[in-house]
Amino acid sequence: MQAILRAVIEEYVTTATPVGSQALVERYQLGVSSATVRSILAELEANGLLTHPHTSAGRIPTDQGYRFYVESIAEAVPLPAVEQLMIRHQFGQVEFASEHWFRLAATTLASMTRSAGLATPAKPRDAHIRRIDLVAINERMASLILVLREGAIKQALITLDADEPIDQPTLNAVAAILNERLANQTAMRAEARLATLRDDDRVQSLARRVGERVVKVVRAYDGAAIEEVFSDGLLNVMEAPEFAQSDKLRRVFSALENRAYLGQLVGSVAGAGRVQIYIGHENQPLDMRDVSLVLAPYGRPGRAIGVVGVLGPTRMSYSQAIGTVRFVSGLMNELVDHLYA
Amino acid sequence: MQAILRAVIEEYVTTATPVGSQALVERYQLGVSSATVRSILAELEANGLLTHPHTSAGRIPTDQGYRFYVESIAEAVPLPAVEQLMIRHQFGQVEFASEHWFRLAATTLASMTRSAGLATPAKPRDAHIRRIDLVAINERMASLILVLREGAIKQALITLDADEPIDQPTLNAVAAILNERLANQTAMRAEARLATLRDDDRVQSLARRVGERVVKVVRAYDGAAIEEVFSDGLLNVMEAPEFAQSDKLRRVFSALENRAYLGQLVGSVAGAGRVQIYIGHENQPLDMRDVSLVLAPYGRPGRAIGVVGVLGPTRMSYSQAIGTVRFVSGLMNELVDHLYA
DNA sequence: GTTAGCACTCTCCACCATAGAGTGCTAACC
DNA sequence: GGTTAGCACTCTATGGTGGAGAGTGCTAAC
Repeated sequence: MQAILRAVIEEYVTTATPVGSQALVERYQLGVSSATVRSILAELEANGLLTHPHTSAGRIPTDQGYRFYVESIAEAVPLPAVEQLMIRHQFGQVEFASEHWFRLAATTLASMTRSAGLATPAKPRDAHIRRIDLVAINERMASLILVLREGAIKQALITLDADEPIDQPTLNAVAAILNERLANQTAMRAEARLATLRDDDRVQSLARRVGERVVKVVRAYDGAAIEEVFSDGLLNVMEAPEFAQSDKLRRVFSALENRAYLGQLVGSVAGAGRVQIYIGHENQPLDMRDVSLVLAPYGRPGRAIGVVGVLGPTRMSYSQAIGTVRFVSGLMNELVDHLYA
Repeated sequence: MQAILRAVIEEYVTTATPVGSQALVERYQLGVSSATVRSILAELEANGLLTHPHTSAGRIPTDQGYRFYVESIAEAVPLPAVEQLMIRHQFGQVEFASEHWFRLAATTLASMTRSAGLATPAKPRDAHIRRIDLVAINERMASLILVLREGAIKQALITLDADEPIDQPTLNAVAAILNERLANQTAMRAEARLATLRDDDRVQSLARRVGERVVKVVRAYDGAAIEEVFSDGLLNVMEAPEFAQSDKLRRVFSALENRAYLGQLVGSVAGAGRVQIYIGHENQPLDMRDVSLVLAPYGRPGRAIGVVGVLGPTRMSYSQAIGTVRFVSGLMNELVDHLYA
């Protein structure tokens, strides 16, 4: 029974055509005849794990079938050692900056699984201010550059309606005050420290105003969901035969553009702590009904967390995908550890 | 003759079906009968401006036909005042940071022209170092943050194989030296100034090593082609009926992924100084043969230049596209001027 | 519980006929 | 000479038909 479901799924995953009882007995050592297989297939269909495109066609797995498969039957296939080595090598080659790692992760996942690879940068929970810089643009505007201890850099334009025009030396003084008081602080503590600034001194009053903006930027960053999802290899997915009709193809594409939903998924994966799988109709958005996602978090819970994973047709090799995603997330763990140690 | 070509193109652009002589006399005041139109159509076809999908079908423009049209017949249709106002309003709304402008430009172009909108950030010619920051990551690694006067921020990881472990105070001292010597310098001048650093002093020697890296990063940035092309609204293009077959659809998609070629085009547009149009087969890459681009530079020649434009099917409304692209590039000009004034 | 046999159903493909759109050509017209 | 009406011709698109083939579900026997 499970053996047959497994055989159907694995056959369908490779051939992409509905699989009949005959093909099963020919290609798998099931030890029974096609007639027996047929009755079992009928049973699996009654349980909602398989369907029929039409009467005289073979069976294809339903989303429920895949769900049962990944939970009870499939074992993660670990990535072959050779490829593990190759990937490690690639990560070693790349410019040693976390900015590049998550992109490389997506690219790697894409080429290893022949699906679309997804990855987000590692995002800290409560960011710490590292350094504040102010650069004059003109007499009333300045560029605020905010470096966070966790590696992210935020930039904002500030308009200062001061009575007198602002020059760079003033800005430097303001920045010095802010750096002294806010360095290594979270948004909350930074806010408290701003309260001690006096309003009757021009520079201090400017510093307070800029400081409030800084806190706002940090807060926005803390509060923001992981929004930046980098993807690569969408073309792999588009080549799958199930997307031969152009409307389905369009749907896949708009699925990947659906950053809102991806962001939401990424959020729950980050919370879950291990590989999560979302299959076809389990995704609410209609665009997503034809695709599955295999996602895993990486990083250090409570400090910085990101997500890597793949997006492919529901007919994907889940065992392989899980193994590969698991490996890449582990690798990213190591890298983050190395960086934050 | 030109009136007929114009009618064919404008009709085809709106209907997306081959246009016959009868349809032309019905819908356009040409003052002649369908028979006359037919003979003119035959002539236009002999000149290579029109084709036939098959004998009993109407005419469709060739890429040459479009080329002739945009050069000799079409006038740019300026964007209606209402929409100009709306767009200005949107640009006013957005967080006042150039980072967001070019994305908004792409989005705006996409929705206005119902094609894919493209935009690159404004890239300076010879970047000036504004500020250098060093943040310790661990005993051997530091994060280099480099703020350029032109607004860009570059980040790199540095590994310092110093004899003794590196701490943040040391890095601060190094950064102070570098800021003092390199601020407001271009890569070339910065390099010269580094030469005066002495090797026998530990901090100065570190500063020299970091400084060399800084110069390298700035050089890389100066030398890089405009590489970051942001695009939006690809879905608009994918909905065009000419991309109903999924292989064509895939090609459009991979066209937009073809960053190398886009970068190259962007480069020549930046040099050209005005709206440039690339129609279908005029693009070398096969992926690009079904699409046209209307691109325009923005910014200040010699200081900072970026590109905005649209990518759509060859069957696009060039007049409208040119008008819209021209308006948006003009708007971006104003914004850049305002910022760099 | 398993199996062989068989009728049945449905898709896929090739083939064909027809309607319709649009052309090119010719001969007449101003 | 340019323009026009008329007409035969060509090609596509559409829809219907009829096997061939795949695969099922059922039944009866083991």
